[in-house]
Amino acid sequence: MRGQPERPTLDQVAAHAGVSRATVSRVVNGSSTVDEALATQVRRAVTDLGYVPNRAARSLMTRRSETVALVAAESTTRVFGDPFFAAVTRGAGQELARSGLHLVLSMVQSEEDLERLAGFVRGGHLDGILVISEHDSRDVVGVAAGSGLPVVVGGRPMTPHGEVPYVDNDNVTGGRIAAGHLLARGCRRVASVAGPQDMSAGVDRLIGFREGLGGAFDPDLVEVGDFTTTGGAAATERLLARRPNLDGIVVANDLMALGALTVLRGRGLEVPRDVAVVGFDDADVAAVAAPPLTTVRQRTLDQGRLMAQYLLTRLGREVAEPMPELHGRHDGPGIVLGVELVARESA
Amino acid sequence: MRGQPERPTLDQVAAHAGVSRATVSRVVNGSSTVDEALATQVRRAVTDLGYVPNRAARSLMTRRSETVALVAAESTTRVFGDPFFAAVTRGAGQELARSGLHLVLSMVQSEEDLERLAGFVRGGHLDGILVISEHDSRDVVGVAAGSGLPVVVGGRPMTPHGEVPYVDNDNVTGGRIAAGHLLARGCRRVASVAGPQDMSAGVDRLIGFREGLGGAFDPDLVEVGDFTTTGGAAATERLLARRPNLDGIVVANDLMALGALTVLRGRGLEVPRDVAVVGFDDADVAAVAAPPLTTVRQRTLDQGRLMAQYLLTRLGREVAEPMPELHGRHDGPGIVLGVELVARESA
DNA sequence: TTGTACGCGTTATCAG
DNA sequence: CTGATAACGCGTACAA
Repeated sequence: MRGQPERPTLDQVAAHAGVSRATVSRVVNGSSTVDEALATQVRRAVTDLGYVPNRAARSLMTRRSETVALVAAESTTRVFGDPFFAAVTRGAGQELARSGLHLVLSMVQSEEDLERLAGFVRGGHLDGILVISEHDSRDVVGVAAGSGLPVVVGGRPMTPHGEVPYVDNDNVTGGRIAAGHLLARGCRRVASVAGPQDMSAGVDRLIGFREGLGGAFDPDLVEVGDFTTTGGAAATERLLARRPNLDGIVVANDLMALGALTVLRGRGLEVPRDVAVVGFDDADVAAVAAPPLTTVRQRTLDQGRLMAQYLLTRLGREVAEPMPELHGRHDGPGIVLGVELVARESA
Repeated sequence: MRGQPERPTLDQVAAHAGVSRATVSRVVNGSSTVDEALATQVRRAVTDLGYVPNRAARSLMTRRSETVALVAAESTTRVFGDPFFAAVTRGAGQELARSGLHLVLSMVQSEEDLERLAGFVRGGHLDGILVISEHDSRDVVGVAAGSGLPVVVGGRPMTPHGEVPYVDNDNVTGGRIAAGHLLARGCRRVASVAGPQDMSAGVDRLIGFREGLGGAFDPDLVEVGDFTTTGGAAATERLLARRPNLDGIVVANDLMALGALTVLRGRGLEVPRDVAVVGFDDADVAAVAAPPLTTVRQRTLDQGRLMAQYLLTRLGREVAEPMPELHGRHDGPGIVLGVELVARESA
């Protein structure tokens, strides 16, 4: 019903400045081959009339859309429960806005959504794609990579499509220092609540747990949860049924750790005196848990920023304030961000 | 650098089908005045060649962008700490995607961001604007409303600009039933931790507390927090310093209620035996708090959906599955969603 | 009902 | 370094 507000066209600016359209275009697009006197004259006309280029017309010519999609391949519940999504969105949006690119959100939760995405991509109004691949989203990455557009994935893809670049947190190291922290604290019988094994974050953190525990690692003391609080509670119940005297638990994310705390409290076990617990993520809830949760902090905001910067370079665009990790040496297509332990009271 | 993938143009489809461009256009856009034989012929050519309309060219003609912005006028911390933002985004995105509209995210946290938004709006590549106005964001709503584009605000705006339509939760009723719940439970000395008074949610919930407590309301037992956990803890400290024997607290959101629980526990007060606590939001953390938090649930996902539907109607577009609230009777420009008490252990 | 011809606002190409 | 002029892909009066 409503259309765009009226605004001056290139021709009107040209008329106002007494030059040709081409010259105005050159000035607007920062072409260096223009006389300084004319340039200022044009610039004045531009601010005078409040000229803003028509993106549709420009896009029609350049065949670029100045638009990037952020695709979240995840169920509503998980996307919502996890601050990960919001942080990455914010970081990427911030970085893209700085370069004048639009960010459109697309959540894929069903086969129908995937069809819609494919059509959208084929519609050709995307310059690049960011994928948050929290679990095995082969289809999404496949569709994205198959489009021929530059793609950057958040989190190591489970199934590599060619050499799709990605930005991940160092989940293995994180798992290792979490487990190591419990050992250093004197825990002897340490159990693990792992994340879903169809997600690289779940797989990699478990690898870290195993490495960190070394000889103390007991394959029988591993239970898999689904990254939700209730899932973490259930996994903890199963562990306690099998080893009532365990004295430490490494948990693959904070929400599941919260569930573990609830179960332990319910059994009259005191944390950390009887059982020490370490989470992962440093989600907001970690600090306000009872007791406050020792956890592994990851740089999710930076992850979003870096994904965007990575994509920008692949689009051949200049990055305003490149993060050091962007040009640092990294093997293959992946950039991995460091993590750190945040010691609180639970371990 | 990379452009759009190659795909057929209208002319190529026309040639393939042996008709004119105009006919193809009519079929694609669902014009009824076309012979059925030709129509199927065209449709076949379309699927044959995998034709997808060029959005830029179409936008250039129609002067519509098929794009809606969701503007969040909030600080990073608050946006992230609150599941509100994610839920509204998800709901709105879902509804807009169904109508083939794009959703672009824009977060305004500084004057500079506001300038960017203004330029973006003037750029003319938006058909409508959704604003999440968590606190007094007069500027954002002003910019949006001043653009001449249809605007729908999430949450009652603090300063009405003309008759800007909005979708809100029934914060007053929510506050009332929260307070009433404590009274019914037998609490006599009930304190309130209110939200920021530059946000309509903060103001309205306090009004509800006052109404719900009736004669038991004591203006001296009100402290204002900033919707964060630490803010809630500080407010609770102040209240306890003034009335050590209070036996109930209504808190304007769950994060602050978590802070209250921590303080109470630290003082050796048991919840709900010594002091009962009611929160607001039914955030994820409410269920896993110690003890699980009795709270007021609001329909944030529906709020996002309804905002989008409301905007769609104002854009003159058909809404696929309109929510009953969309066409229900409502005074003025606002639609208010109902809330409900979720009784858990804290009260 | 169908086809023709033009214009939307911009960038790219080529003379001058 | 500047200025005409031709596309880009689509919608739409207007004519047939």
